[in-house]
Amino acid sequence: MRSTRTAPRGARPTSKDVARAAGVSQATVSLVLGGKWQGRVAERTAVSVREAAQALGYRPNLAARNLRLGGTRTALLVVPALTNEFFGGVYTGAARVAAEHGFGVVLYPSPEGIGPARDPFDSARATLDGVIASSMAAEAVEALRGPAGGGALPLVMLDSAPLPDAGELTAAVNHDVADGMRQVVEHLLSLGHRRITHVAAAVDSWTFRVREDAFAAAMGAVPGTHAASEPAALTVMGGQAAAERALTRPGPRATALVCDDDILAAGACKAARRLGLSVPGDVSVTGFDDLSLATALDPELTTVRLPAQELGARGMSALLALLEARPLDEPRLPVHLVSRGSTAPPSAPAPPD
Amino acid sequence: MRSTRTAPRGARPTSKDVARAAGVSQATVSLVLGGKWQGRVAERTAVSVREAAQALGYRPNLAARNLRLGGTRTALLVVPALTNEFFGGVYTGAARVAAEHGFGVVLYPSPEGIGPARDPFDSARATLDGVIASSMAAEAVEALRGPAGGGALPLVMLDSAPLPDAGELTAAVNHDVADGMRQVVEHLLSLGHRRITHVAAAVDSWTFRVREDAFAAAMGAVPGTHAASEPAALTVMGGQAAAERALTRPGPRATALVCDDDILAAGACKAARRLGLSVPGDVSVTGFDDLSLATALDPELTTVRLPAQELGARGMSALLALLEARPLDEPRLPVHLVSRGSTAPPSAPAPPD
DNA sequence: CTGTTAGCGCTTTCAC
DNA sequence: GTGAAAGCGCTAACAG
Repeated sequence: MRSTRTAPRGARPTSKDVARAAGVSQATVSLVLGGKWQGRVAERTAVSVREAAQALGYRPNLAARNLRLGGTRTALLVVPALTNEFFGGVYTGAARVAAEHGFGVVLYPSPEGIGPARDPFDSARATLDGVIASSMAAEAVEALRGPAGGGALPLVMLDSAPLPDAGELTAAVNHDVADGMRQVVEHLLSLGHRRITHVAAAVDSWTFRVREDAFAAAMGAVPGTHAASEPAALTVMGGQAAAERALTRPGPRATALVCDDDILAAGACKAARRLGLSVPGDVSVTGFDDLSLATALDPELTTVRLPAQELGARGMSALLALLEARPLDEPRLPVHLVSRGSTAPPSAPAPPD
Repeated sequence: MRSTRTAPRGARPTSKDVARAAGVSQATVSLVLGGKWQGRVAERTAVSVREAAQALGYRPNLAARNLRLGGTRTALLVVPALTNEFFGGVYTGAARVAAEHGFGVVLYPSPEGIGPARDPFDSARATLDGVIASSMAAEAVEALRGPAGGGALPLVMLDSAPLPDAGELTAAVNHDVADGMRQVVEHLLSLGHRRITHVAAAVDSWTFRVREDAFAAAMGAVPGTHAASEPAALTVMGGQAAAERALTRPGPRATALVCDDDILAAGACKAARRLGLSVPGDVSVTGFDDLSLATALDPELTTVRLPAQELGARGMSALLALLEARPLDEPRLPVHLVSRGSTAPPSAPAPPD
């Protein structure tokens, strides 16, 4: 019973301690614990090594392993904010795929929102094998890769404009938000709406520019429709203020409000109700994202579901493909409309132009 | 111009490469870049080292640094889910304090919710200096520290029951949720409510047990009041179902619903409205947390604001204190009621007992 | 003031 | 089938 001698009591046991306890060499321990002992180490030896490791509560020192291996099997996921459950989904999806390949994911919520991000190497405190950036501005992400000269990291952009100087080490995966917007407009048109205002998030990012364009295109394609746009800060209050402006504007009132985000839609519903208008009786409202907020509201929101987990999963797959120099699969994810209580036919037929 | 020889083109430059480029030794590079060269290295030399590092795009290899230093200046923050913006606040607060002390924070969303967590060492892929666990069950967190024998990590529990076997390496920081619940009940009582139902989250965790007890105590202290309790799954639908049960129960109806969470309160509002009851005209509703959801609803929610960032910040401070063997400050954070539109005096005076 | 040296804990040839 | 030894990139003693 001299096993107390194996480690200087209180310190973390090392593989050397395990080796001593099991009466073998450090190399054998590494082989066994690394699972590469097929036909190199005797079964009996392997068992005793595992027992010793167990008894000592041995955990490999990852810093040492990473140093030796020259990689960390870790990806950094950069997101603009944690206040939105959408990014929780992205993380979950990415982490799942990563785990299947023995990778880990470290989350880095950029302190600057979607703007320029601080150096993640100072924050994540790990050496990284690659970066996944979700819903970030292209410029913001440039800094993340480090000076382009000295070993730039593989980068996957999610829900963003493709990088201007996309090299071989870059990939992009996006939701088909343009199609989502098209589905919203078609839904509203088929309900009979002709006068529709787009409550547009006043945020300069790819995803919102695409929504703007898709809205204009879908409305423009149908004669006899009236499209308008109202910018809104990306908050409940911002949506409320914008919807109020849209609904009190002189001239015939819009019968439907298409909002760039569920948050904005929540504000729009409040505005409508405060103006004595009922949703969806007097005005229909749609959102985007399908966060849990969409069903917390009353009436529940008709909205476009963006599969966040799927996006994260595909992002991680793309990063793995990049690392292994494999070809990438189709980077556009289909989305679909979820029809709920906040949309209905307009109360009166739209007046002829 | 033979500077191209400094690194084997394509590979990450090391401190050795920088040393060669600057014509000094590796040690000097380390000193200069580590900021510890005061009076040890000549100004001229320091400048040329920095220039060389810049030119090569040199980044220190963190794995090597960590290995050498035996620590990573990194804390792991374990949270039950990313779907709740509360934890975003906790992270932000913790990260801010960490940064002020040269620490980083890595987020680990436990895949099992508040239940037992998987080994974070396999996921975060970093060696860690300590763990902060927010709103996790005590048992769930035990596994995180690794086998208690082999070098247990310092641990700070946030928003949780104190650990049974709290050693010197453990601390706890909590919101004063009991006081928050007391404030809710007092608010309702002073409005004239006497028949109040607690819509209680059916989750076995410290924070909800405290709310239950505080509600019962606050109601029990005032004669002539009627307290009831209705368990609810922690979702909008769960809250809706529970509120519906509470409001359709035979006998005099409760005039106020005290919900354990804003999510539950959202469901309660839906239930009331579906029963033809107005909020707050016929029934008052309160929440807990003050998430952005609270102001997205209409009417806005009277709720208890829990300062999440402050909690995270204090948690990180506590961890730092633990690491430096310093004494800890008061671990209970004050909370306060935010009165909004979802509460009002009951429409008819409560019937005498 | 600057260089040499040792070693953090691990994996991986290469001998035996 | 197992052990000895080298070395990943960095920092901190200690010499010069």
